Formats: sequence, C-alpha cells, structure tokens
Amino acid sequence: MPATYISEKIIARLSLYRRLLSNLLLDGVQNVYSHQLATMAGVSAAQVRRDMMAVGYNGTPVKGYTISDLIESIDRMLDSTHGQTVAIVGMGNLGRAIAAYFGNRKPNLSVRAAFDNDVEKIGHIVDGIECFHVSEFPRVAEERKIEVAVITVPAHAAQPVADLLTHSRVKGLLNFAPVRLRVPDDVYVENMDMAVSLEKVAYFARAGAPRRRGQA
Amino acid sequence: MPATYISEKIIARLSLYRRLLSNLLLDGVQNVYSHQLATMAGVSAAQVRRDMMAVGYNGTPVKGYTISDLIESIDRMLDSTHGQTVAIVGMGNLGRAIAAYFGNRKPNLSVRAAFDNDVEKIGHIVDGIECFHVSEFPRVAEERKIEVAVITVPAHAAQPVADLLTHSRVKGLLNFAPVRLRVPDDVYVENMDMAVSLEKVAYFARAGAPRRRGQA
DNA sequence: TAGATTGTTAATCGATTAACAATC
DNA sequence: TAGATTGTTAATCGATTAACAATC
Repeated sequence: MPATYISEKIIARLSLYRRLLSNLLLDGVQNVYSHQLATMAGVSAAQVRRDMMAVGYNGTPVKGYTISDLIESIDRMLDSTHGQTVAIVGMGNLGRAIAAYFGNRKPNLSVRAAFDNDVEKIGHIVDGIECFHVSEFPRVAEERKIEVAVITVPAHAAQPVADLLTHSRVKGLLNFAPVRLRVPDDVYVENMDMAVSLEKVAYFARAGAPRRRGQA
Repeated sequence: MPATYISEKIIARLSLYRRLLSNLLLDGVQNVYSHQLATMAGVSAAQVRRDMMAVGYNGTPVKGYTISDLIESIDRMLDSTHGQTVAIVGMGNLGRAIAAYFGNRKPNLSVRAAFDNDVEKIGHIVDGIECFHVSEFPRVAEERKIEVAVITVPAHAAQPVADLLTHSRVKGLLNFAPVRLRVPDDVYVENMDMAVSLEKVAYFARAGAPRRRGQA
C-alpha cells in the first residue's frame, strides 16, 4: 500500500464529517474540537485527528478546527474537479424513492438520467430526471458522461445490467439488488444489501447490541 | 470478549451465505465446497471454513458441505425461535419501497405494521401492511411484539422517532435517515446512509477501486 | 490408494486507540 | 502563564489469511 493509501472507511467518515460540519455551519457554529466532531460521528477523538491528518488539514490547540476551511479541505479530497454524473437504473418503487432522495441536491454529484425497461415510463420526467429505455444506456452515458450508477432493478436483472453499464464508461456502482455482481477489477461496487442489514438488526436486537470500539 | 463472541461481520456473511445457498438448492445443487461458496460471497475460502466453525457445522473433505443441513445450522444461529416482528416508520417513497421489498417474504422476520404522521395514509393497507399514526406506536408495538423497526422518516424527525421507538420495546433499528441516532446502549442501530455510500462510490469510481483483501 | 478438501492454529495484516511532547 | 487541544508515534486490538496435518 502506498503512503497515500486511502481506505474505504476513511472516505465514508469524511463524507459523514462533511455533512455534520455543514449542519453546524448552518447553525452558526464556526469552530469545532476533535472530541465534539467525534461524538457526533460516533468515532473516537483520536480517529478524528488522524483523519484530519489524512485530509491535510491542521487545526490549532486553542480554536480546534475552523469548520469552513475544513469543509473546503474535505471537498478537495472527496469531490471531483469536473463534477460527476450519476444514473439510476431501474425505476420501480425503490428507484423512484432514490431519485427523489438524490434528485439534484448537489451540483458536484448530480443524478442526470434514469433507465427502465418499462415502455410506460420512458420519455417521462420523474422528479426532474429524464427516463430512458435501458438499451439507450451506452448512448446516453457517453453524452452525459455518466461514471456512477445506482442499480435498483430486480435481482435476476442485476448482473446483465451491471455488464451493460461496465461496458460503457461506468466505474462505480451502488447496488441495491440482493446479488453480488461480477465486474471488472477497475470497477468499484458498494452493496446496499437491505435484506442482510435487516437480518443483522434482527439478530442483534435479540442477542444484544455488541460494544463498538469507537464508543467508549 | 467471550469465547462465543460473534462479530457484526460474521452475521452479515452468514446472512449472505444463507441466501446464496438457498438459491443453489433451488437450482438442484446439494453440496458445495468452501471455495465455491467463497467465490459467490466474495470472501476467501479460509474465511468460509472459519465461519462454518463458528456456526458449528462440519463438512467432509470429499463432499464439502451439505447445503440443506448447512442452511439449517445457519437458521439456528440467525433466526429467533419465536419469530420477530418488524415495523416501518415513515411511509414516504422510501418507506413504501421498503414495505414492498420486505412485505411478508419470510415468516420468521415479517413486517407487521407501518407508521406515518400523514392522516391520509392511516387506516389504509399498503402492500399488505396496515398503517397507523405514529402516536399509536407504543400500543401497537406492545400488541404485535415489535422488536425491530426500519426508520424512513425525514432527517429532522429521525431522532424523536428513535426516542419514541426505544421507549417501547424496540431493540434494533435500521436507519435510513441521514442522521446518527442517539439510543440506549442495549439498542442496536444499523445505518443505511445512502448519501455517504453514493459519495464513496463516486470517489472510488474516480480514484480507482481499491483491492479488497478477500478478493485474491 | 491418491488427491482434494476439511478443521484449526499461527502468522499476518490493517485499522484503531493510547499516550505524550509540542502548541497556542 | 496555565490548561486544554493538537499532531504524531507506538502499542493494541481484532479480523483475515496462510499453512498443514487429518480426513474421507
């Protein structure tokens, strides 16, 4: 692993920190200490300080971290300079819910197209997002420079869809289908496996919640 | 940690194994080797063998694992003997999508009630699930023995809802709201943070997918 | 038998925390 | 200054894998 090795976990934490910091800023708070941010994020203060190191942002012993500057530093780390375009594939219940959730919230990471194989849905604009037939994906992906896709199709359709997407320019998938996708090495897949997650919750509701490391 | 310490990760893997094994069984496959299951689950063969130890199930060098017996062993580990009841709180787009997704699929873990604060929705049956006003949660939770809840309310409502649920008998939460919930120590929370996940995917789509340990 | 796979331990790996001199 | 917090290293922790005798 190179010196600049960035783990998946730190990226997740940075994304969370950024949201928490933005909310603080809206409340008029301007500085924050590592232990405050740690409490909000559910991690240890040492973890926060280490993450700040990774971001390359320095605080001061007296004022802690300046929130606005810190957000900028996280932006530099997480955000693409040119912006990224997201597509949602599968406009069933879940796909539409996610379209509503993500629809045009951030300029830097915006949902710009939806796809389905139901002819009824095609051509319509749902939550401000234009809907195409799946077969049009290669063309639209090229036009709109789609690099990231959310898969919300039924389980049996997920692998063929993933194949189609990765043959276009897609390099990242957020997969809600209860299937492990086979993709090329250079494609990143994050599985949102709701069935597995619910079973985990049910298990620990019964067996008792395990102590987590970060929570002293 | 006691000798019987069971981590969150192994529970997630067992849940995944079980689904994969069920699918194999439907295809008429009766036995499976550790390396086969490992490939399907995206983990190493050694990991699978260690997990089988944790489950207490023994295979044989010649036939590997007998799928039907293995599923039974996983059932014994993951499932409650008396069944568990799930509620969905927040019947917006996402809540309804999840209701449709989980609605009455498994007898052992069934969604038995939904809650919202919109008077329009109350009294209706959506996807076979009865909908109540949130204020009725304590009563209905007691009647239907609800131990697990899925939170799909807007961010600002999530903490008050979590407070209400944990004051009833709920011991496990699957939280879709982009908020870290404060809950008593004995309540387990699994966060499904879609915004964080999407940002992770966007980052690694750009930076290149990291090598994962399990994937040789 | 011969050979692939198993159960199981020891070694490895990576992430997290504890600790503390430096800092403002 | 006095005191709380920072950046940073070393120690700890837990999870994963490598390895191999035992097995069928």
